[in-house]
Amino acid sequence: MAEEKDITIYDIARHLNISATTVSRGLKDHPTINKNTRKKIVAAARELGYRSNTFASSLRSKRTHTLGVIVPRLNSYFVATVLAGMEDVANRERYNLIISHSLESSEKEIANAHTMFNKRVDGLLVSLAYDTENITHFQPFFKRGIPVVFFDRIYPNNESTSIIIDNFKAAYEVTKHLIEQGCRRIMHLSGNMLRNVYADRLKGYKQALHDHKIPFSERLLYISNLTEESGTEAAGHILKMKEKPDAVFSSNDTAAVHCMIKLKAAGIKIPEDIAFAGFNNDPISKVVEPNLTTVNYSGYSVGEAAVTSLINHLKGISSIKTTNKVVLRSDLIIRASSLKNKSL
Amino acid sequence: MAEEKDITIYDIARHLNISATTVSRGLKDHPTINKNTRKKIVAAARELGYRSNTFASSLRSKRTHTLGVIVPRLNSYFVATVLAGMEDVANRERYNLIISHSLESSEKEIANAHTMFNKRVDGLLVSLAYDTENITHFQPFFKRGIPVVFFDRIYPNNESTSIIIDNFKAAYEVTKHLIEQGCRRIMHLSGNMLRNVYADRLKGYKQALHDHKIPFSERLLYISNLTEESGTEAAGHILKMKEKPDAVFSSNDTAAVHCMIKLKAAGIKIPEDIAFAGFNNDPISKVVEPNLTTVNYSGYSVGEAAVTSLINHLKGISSIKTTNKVVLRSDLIIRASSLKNKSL
DNA sequence: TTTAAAATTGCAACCGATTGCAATTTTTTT
DNA sequence: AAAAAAATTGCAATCGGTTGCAATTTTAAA
Repeated sequence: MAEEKDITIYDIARHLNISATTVSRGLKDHPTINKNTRKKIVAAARELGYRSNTFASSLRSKRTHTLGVIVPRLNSYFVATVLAGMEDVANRERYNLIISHSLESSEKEIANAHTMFNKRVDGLLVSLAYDTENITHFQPFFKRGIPVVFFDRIYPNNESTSIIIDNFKAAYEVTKHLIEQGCRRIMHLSGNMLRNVYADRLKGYKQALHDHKIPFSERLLYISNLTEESGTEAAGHILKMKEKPDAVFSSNDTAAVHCMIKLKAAGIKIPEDIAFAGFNNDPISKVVEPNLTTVNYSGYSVGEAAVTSLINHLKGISSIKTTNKVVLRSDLIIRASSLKNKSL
Repeated sequence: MAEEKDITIYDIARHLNISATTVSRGLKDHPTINKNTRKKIVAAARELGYRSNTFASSLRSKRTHTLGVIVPRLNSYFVATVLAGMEDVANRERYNLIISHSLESSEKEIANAHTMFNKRVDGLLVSLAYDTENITHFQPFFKRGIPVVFFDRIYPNNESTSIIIDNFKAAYEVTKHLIEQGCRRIMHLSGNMLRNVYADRLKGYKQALHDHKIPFSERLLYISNLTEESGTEAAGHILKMKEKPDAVFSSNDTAAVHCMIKLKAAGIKIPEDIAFAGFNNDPISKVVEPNLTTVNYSGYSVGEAAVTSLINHLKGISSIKTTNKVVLRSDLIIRASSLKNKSL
């Protein structure tokens, strides 16, 4: 039988014949409260079925114990794993998450940022939308000293903390691998250069070509938004090329997979005619045939690192200045789609 | 240049030389406020950069304008689409969403319910975890009259509103389709019978068999949690059967796809040796070869319907008693994995 | 046993919006 | 022009914790 009326600290205070102040402090880990008193308070709270009123608390303390999260999209395996990692750490630290998605649109991202600001989150976690050009919409947070942590899709040269992987290195390795398989005309499917992930991967790709004395050609660079449709369109484009590539390195698995499907339907053999590599290790990379070579990195770790870093800022353990970039590891996963010499 | 200090209704009141009460009412759509005054108030609010303090508001009004969402998992395409639908409606109605996932564990679901209760959400949206046996953890909500809407994974015979599809009918049609393709030994991969979705689909499957005079066999029923691993294990199981099935109808696409992959690797031809059908129309169903026949239903609509229904309750437009079940449409999508006679 | 220092506890103001009820102003009716 | 009805506006209490500072109690030092 649950109580119909809400129990407040005043009820507990009356019950124990002490002041509400002491109850309030006893319920937290306030250092000046006698441990015996604290024990009684906690016991009484449980007994009476007390639940703290976060509004009263937030109103006075101006802290919400809530973190805002803005992701480009929810329906992506990578994002979902990131969120899982965030949730776990936040939960452990008794923070709550408010999640919103920009649907890859800068406009909606701006609206989300406003909402988060109005919700007075204690901190913000952001992975930028596809076409976001600047971060003036986070200015209100910066002004107020509300920490903002960027992850994966970060904003370059920003004061805020960033959680990323070494996209340059990962892309370099993918490209190097394809070259070692004997590929020379490696096409690269990339995204908007505004986004560090795509820009850095392109640089890694170019560097690998350069280091192996393969000239970079604009014709082998196909920029799109890397959706399913773009993958299919890229395939259409390839089919029309007179000098076809002998490999495709896509900056995500979705585009890679749908490009493969269309090419296969057109009779092209993978990897014999065209080798393939993607990025993200999405579940579909293990379903497509042949299985897709890709870069794996743990979304879960990204989420964990982002929230941990943010909460540390809030706790004052680390200042925004000290840690301002966390680089997580990534691994090249070689699968059949890029193995020209099957002997391996 | 953003203001450093927060503007309150008192600042607006002083600025316009009226009372805070009037400002408060003017900012809402309170009927007793002169429209001219209201206009001035809104203008001043904008000019001064006012943002409402939801804590003060919630503290007094005891309404949070926040809806809690508990889903089994975030990293599922279906769930992500549901959330997108929810977000859109909630946003339009100026409600906020707090999302959490149970990771298919009843224990975590209970913890989440507690959190939501303590966060004092105005309403709750729930899709049950894999092994939840009862809903006593939602009792506090029922007691307080906080509306709870179940979607997809609902709790049978419950007073709350439920948003579902006709799982029985959908499964019936899948099974009927397989039978029409000439299959007679149709294996069914199912999940925990506690969940309506699996129980109802099993019933539809059985009914279709019965209507076509095919006896149901326990041996052709494989119950698991329908993960990738379960799909693979199911394949292992099938490979060991002396009398193999000539079709597999899986209650989700994930298990179906991974079952197919393992069977294909073992040399079994799909659909010639074994036809396949799944459920959910997950993106992987269009990647696997052959493409998977499946049941499509709009997660987006489920999300929309759930939030709409919940908000209507909150607005008092509909009582919990009136609408208590919304059944959305679903469609059988026939693809190559189940087409024995390619002529179609 | 005093006195000083440290540990506990409580007072009272405060956070910012909401709301019942009374007061005032405006409009309508007589 | 006076009275009654309707429309607006404001007073003041309230929601439930939090916190600076003072007061009281306990413990340690002299």
